[in-house]
Formats: sequence, C-alpha cells, structure tokens
Amino acid sequence: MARSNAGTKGVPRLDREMQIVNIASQSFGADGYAATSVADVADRAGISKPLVYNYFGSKDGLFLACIEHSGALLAEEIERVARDEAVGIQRGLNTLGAMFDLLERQRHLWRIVVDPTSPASGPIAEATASYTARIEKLAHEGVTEMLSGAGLTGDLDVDAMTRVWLGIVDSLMTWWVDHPAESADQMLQRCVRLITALFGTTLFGSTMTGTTLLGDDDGGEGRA
Amino acid sequence: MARSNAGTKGVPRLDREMQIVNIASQSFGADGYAATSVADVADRAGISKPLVYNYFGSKDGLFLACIEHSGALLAEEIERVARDEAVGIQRGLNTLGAMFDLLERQRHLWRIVVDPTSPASGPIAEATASYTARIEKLAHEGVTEMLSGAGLTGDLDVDAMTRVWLGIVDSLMTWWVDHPAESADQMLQRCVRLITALFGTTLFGSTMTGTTLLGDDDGGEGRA
DNA sequence: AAGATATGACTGTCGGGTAAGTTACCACAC
DNA sequence: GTGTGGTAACTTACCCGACAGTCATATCTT
Repeated sequence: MARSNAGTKGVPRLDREMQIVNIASQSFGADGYAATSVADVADRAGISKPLVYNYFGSKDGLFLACIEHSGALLAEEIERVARDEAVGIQRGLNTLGAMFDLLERQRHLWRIVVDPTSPASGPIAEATASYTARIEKLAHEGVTEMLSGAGLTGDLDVDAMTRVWLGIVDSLMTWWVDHPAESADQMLQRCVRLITALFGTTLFGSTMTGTTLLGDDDGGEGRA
Repeated sequence: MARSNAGTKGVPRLDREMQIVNIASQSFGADGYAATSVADVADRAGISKPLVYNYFGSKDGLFLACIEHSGALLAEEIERVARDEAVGIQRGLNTLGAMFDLLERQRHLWRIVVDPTSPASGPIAEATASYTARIEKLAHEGVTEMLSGAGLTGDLDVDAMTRVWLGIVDSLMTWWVDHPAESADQMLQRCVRLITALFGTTLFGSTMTGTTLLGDDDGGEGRA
C-alpha cells in the first residue's frame, strides 16, 4: 500500500528544517511542550509526521532544536546588552528594551525557554538549564550590583531578588503576548513610566551614564 | 473474577474525600495539572482509581475540588488583609506576610490556582478565573492607588503593573517552595529588606498608618 | 541506478473513564 | 442473639482515544 502521495517536493532539507522549527516554535510557545503534538506540527507545516522524525529523531529532538534557536537568540542579546556600562535600573531597562525589540515579531519565543511543561530532566532540561543559566548569571550580576549599592549582600536575599526580577520580565512578556497591539517602543515607554512612578526620577540621575533612558544612545542600537 | 480485595475499609466518605483532596493538591501543586494522573493520586492515597471517580466524577472534578479548597483559602485571606487601611507598599507587604503565614505548611497550594497547565476553557478555567478575579481585583486596587499617587492613571499601565505585581508574588512563592528551610517570618523579613534596599526607608514614613512594617500590629494577626 | 525527499498505515503505551462484582456495616424482624 | 436485606465503601479488569514512534514503500532529481 502506501500509494502515490509520496515523493520529494523539491524542498532541501535545511529549508524544511528551518520551516519546521519555526512552526514548532509557534506551537510550543503558544501551547507549551506538553500540549503540542508532533502530528499537529507536521499538519501545520503541510508535511507528514515521519518526515519530522526523519529530520529531528523525536519530539524531544524537535523541541531541542527550538530551544537551541530561541535560547541562543535570547542569551546572546542579553549578553550583548550586559556589555554596556549601564548600571542599576538603567541596566534593567536596557535589557527590557533589547528584548522588546528582539521579540516584537516573535513574542512566543520567550515562552519556549521558560516552558514549565517541558521535561524536568534529561537533555531538554540540560539545554534549558544552560540557556537560563546564562541569562540568570547576568540577572544575578545586575541584582548584586544594585542591592550592594544599598548595603544588601546576603546570598539568599540576592538570590530571591534575582528570581523576582526574572519574574518581572516574565510577567511583562506574558502581558505583552496578551496585548498584541502594543509595540516594542510602547512597551519600553510603559516600563519607563512605571519605574519613574515607583522610584521617582531622582533615581535615574544617580546612574553613572548620562543617558536619558529612552534609548537614543548606543545602549539601544539593537532596533531593527 | 474480581476476587477478594474489595469491600469497605470503614472510612467515611467525607473523610476519604478530604484525604484525596489533600493528596491530589500536593500532586497538582508539585507537578501541575497535566502531569498528574488520577491513578497516581489513587496510589498515593492507598485506594483504587474508580473510588476517586466515584467521589469526584472526573479528573476535572477532582481538580475543581482542589481549586475550590485552596482558592477560597487564598482569596479570603487576601480579602481580609485588604480590609485593613494600609496603603502603598505597606499594603503589599501585609498581603505578602499574610500569605507567608497562611501557606507556610502547605506552600504547594499556591501553584494550584496559578497552574499554567490547567485547561484554558471549561469549568476549571471558570473556577480559576473566579478566584484569580477576586485576587486580581484587590491587586488592581492597590496598584491603582499606588500609581495614581505618582500621577500614573493609564488603564494599560495599571493593568500591566498589576500583572507585574502578581508575577512578583508568584516568583517569591516559587522561590520559597525551592527553599523549604526558610520560615514565613524569614520570608517577610527578607521582603522588608529588599523593599527597603530598593525604595529607601523614606517611602515607609509616607504611609498613613504609623505601623513599623514588622507586623507587630493588627495588620499581621493572621499568624497561627 | 542511487540517494534524498517524502508518505500511508501500522504498533505500543499511557491515561481518562467505566462495568460489574465484592465486602463490610447497619437496621430491623423474630 | 441470629438471619436477612439494603446500602455505603471498595476493587479487578476492562474499554477507548490520543499520541510518540516505526516500517515499508513511493516519487523526484541527477
């Protein structure tokens, strides 16, 4: 049996792989690892399930490719921002601005790296851990610097605050996904307004760099 | 067939239901709705799967009972704290303190109400929504009051900040679950330290009540 | 002809859900 | 006290659909 609809469509493997990863990233990001089925991804890509297995070996392999893709994207961008000299809240804002720019057209990518339904052990957990470790390291750095300026240096305190900061970023991303009409710029301006309202403007004057928060300097050059 | 191991063990239905809900809450809270199987819960309770179905009808029915239990607990406690006159950051701290006290011996309950792997539609979603709505309403109130004091009144801004606040609470709870040795008191003190470090002590002097943040007043009477 | 690109149809397992039967307990007659 | 029937508390053994993963086969390009 297995009659007639087979045969190559002339799509080179690498192109097909990229297409599959993109579509799978959308599904994984929107529905989570657990709620996404390989057959579903194949359908949405207009191909059959065995082809996905041919190229990625397993569901985990497919998810790994997606993590590799968005994890590297995110980690590299955040590391790039961290190389600026900004400190304190300005550093946090720069990070947020860069992420808004990076993810404006693909907001779902954020959810892949932080997906709570992905396996908690095995290769997927290790890959996720390696990317979140890179991100958390920088968050930890920023938080340490900021808190030590106020005389707080306890390990557990810094640790908890780091988690809170990552939670804030996560909340903003989630809110952004739920409000598709908001642009990256609008989100950054919103964060500026909120931080100003909470901390007062005086805080910004105390940062070392003389930048004005609004990303017109080299700190925000990532805009496409 | 069906030989011999059946028959009542003399446990009244209500007792058994409470036991099942408790065990299920642990599983749902620790592993999430999707990753928890009814057979697993039954095993851990030392009973068989059909008994669970007999009492709760379905997996969703069981989860609903768990939501009802922890949702009511949380919402009532937060509403109770909201009846105090505290404003601004003090109000947030009171809320955190009350939750730490309430959940100290059952931290996993928090994860049931905010479980991202629970169904996004149907009765479960509605029950979850009704409890989170009660909680979010109060969070929204507090955020509105706080931001309007700084001249920020935009709906979207307030909305986003509310989500961020809930994200902060969520992060702290998650961190707490990962650090079982920390007591409720230690957590509250930690929050006081962090807020003081970030906002400076001046902010507390500007609240209306003369309380000293440390819960020795009526604002923290929930301690068991 | 060979190798890359593809597919239909299958298997195995896991987990939600059910049918039918078993045992303990209790009330009441006698 | 002892049968006797009703009911509440249980279990074993099964069904069934969804989904990860596989096999054999087919078509296209060169």
